[in-house]
Amino acid sequence: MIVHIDCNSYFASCEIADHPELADKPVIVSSSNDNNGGIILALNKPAKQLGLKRGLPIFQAFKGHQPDEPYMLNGTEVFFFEVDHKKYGRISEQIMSIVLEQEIVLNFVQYSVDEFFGEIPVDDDPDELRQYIKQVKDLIETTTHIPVSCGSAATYTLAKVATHYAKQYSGYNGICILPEEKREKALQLLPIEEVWGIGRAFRKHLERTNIKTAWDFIQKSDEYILNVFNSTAVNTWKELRGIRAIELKKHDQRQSIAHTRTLTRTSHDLDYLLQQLSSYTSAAAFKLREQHSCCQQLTVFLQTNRHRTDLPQYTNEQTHKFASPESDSGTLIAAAAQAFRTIYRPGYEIKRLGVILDKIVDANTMQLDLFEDPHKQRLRKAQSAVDAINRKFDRELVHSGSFTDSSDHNPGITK
DNA sequence: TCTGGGGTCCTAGGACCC
DNA sequence: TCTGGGGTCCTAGGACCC
Repeated sequence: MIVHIDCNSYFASCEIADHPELADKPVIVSSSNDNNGGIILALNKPAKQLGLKRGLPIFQAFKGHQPDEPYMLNGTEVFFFEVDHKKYGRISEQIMSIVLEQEIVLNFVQYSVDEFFGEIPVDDDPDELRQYIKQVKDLIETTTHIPVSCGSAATYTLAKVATHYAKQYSGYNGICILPEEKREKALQLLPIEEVWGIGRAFRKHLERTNIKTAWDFIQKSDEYILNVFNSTAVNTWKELRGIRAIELKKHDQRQSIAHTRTLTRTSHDLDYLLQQLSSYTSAAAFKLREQHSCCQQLTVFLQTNRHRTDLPQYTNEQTHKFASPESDSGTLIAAAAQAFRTIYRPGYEIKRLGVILDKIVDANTMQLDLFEDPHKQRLRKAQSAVDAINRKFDRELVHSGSFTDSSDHNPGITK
């Protein structure tokens, strides 16, 4: 049986784990603390009960909030945390390692920062299965203080369905096992849009054909499904019928690395934008080197504020392909800056920009270039030294120079 | 005034080949 | 100038996920 483990209100739970006294108080995690400019990314149950929702902009949720004042709603204080992805990543790794150590779950893989899948070699004994899952769940919760919900079924998609019910009904105590005999009822009660893999576009199509529940969907014949849908939907259809059709690949290296930000204030100043871009590129390049990779492609993009319909809108992107795989910050920053200049247009207020590193290859298996520039070799050594310092201090103490001078297209590591 | 930041996979169609 | 009938590989963009 497949088991799916999903952390409850993950970001909020991570903050509460650090501040246990807030367990019963409303807690929200926001994308940014700057000028109330963020949105709610995660919230615990007491915060939901106040009517707050994921995705709600802070300035709308707390109208008239002043800096340095507590966040209040209907006379209740809401405890506010700025998102801390590093922290959540660390806790996630901790969960990964304690479950692996336990050796109850086989083929245990991390699906996202707060979700895991694995297999438990028990087929026909729900009680035994439940005991195993409870053991894993208890271990995670006592060690990390992060509450989790678990679902188990014959396929990945059905296991996610089970977790959905584990969260929905408190009577399950966070564990829902969905054996074959309960599948029909579970799918009849499940709106199609709740199914993993069915997004907005599919949903519209399915509604036109009067498919409202997961059960309606799997009543369609395989002939119909194969003709009308692509392989993703066909796999979902199979999995809901109890046939394994999805394989989760283990990626030890990311295939793309992005660093993008929404600016607190818009800007049309090329120098300022390049300076931001340079720091994003540097961060992305560091991640790239940390996973011992090089990239063969870099894309930069910029966007105006799409919410400001009164202002002229502009969005564009540019991709640079490297002749050979690269990971040096200076090289990547130079390429990013050059690409950015080709899409930058004066007069537009830029709200969002970023860089994406793509076509990633392993640094160790890269072909050795016999004629590599000695300058490049020195650069690589310097880069390693810089990384070691920054790793030690857990922040960018030393970084590559940014482009404020348009004549400078080939910076080394400055300071 | 203030609206996130990442990822993966699939596929149609273009470029190129014989 | 006109002309067939295949292949493969690559890529941008869409759809989905958290």
